[in-house]
Amino acid sequence: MEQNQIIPTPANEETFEHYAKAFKALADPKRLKLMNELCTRGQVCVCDLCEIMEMPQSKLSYHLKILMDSDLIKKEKKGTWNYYELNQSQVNHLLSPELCCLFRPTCC
Amino acid sequence: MEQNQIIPTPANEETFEHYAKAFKALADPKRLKLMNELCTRGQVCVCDLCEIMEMPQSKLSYHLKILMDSDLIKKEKKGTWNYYELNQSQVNHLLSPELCCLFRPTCC
DNA sequence: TCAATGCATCAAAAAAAATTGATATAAATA
DNA sequence: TATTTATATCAATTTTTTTTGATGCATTGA
Repeated sequence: MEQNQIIPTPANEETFEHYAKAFKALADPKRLKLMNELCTRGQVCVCDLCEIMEMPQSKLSYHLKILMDSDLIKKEKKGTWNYYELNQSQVNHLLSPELCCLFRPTCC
Repeated sequence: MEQNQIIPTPANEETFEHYAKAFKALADPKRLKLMNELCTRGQVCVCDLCEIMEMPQSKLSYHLKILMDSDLIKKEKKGTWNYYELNQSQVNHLLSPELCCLFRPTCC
C-alpha cells in the first residue's frame, strides 16, 4: 500500500472514493486538532485525550474511529488503556510538506 | 498567502477551521473527479463540464462553488462562457507529491 | 467475586451538506 | 428589441454527519 517511489494512481471511481473518504476524515477542525495533538505528544491514551480535547468520551471515540478508518492514526492497547498515535506514513502520503508543522512529526 | 519557503503555521483554532474547510472541499468523489478532469484538460467551460461529468448544471455549479471557495480552482470569464481550471499553487500547498498524477498537472 | 475504570458502540436527535427543479441574470444573436 | 444560451442562485427536500446520553464489555484492583 505504501511505498517510497511514486507510482501513478489510476484515475477511476474507486480511487476518487478512496481519497474522498480520507479527505472527509480530515474535513473537521476537531479531528485536525486531535491529529496535531497526537503529532506533538506522540502516544496518548483516550482518557488523556478527553481532557486535552475537552470532549466527552463517546464523542472522542467517534472521531478517533473516523481517523482510524482512514488509517490516519494507529491504536495500541496496553492493558486497560488504548493509546493512539499519528500514522505518519499515511499522513505523508496524503499531505504536502508545507503542512508538516501541523501534522508531520519528523518533518520539523 | 502562498510562498515557496516553508513558514510554520500556527496550530490554533483558526488554522484548523481553515484546513478543515479545504479538506471538506476535497471530501467528495465527484469533486475529486472534477479536479482530475481539470488537471488533465486545462481550462474547461461549465457546459462542457456538464457533459464530461454527466451532471445537471445547477449541481455542477454548486460543486464548482465549493471548490472555488477553497481556492482549489480558478474561474476565467470569456464572453458568455466561464472557464474553470485547477489552482495549482493551492493544490500543491495542500496535497502530497504522491497525489501528483491525479491533481498536479506539472508534476507528471 | 464485586466494584470501579477505560473505552467502544448504539439509538435518537440535531445539524450540516447535497440534490433537485425553478428562477434570475447577463451576454450573444437574430 | 426579442430570443436564445450559459451560468449562478434559491428554496424545498433528501441524505449524511455529528452530537448526546445510555449501555455493554473488558480489565484492574479491592
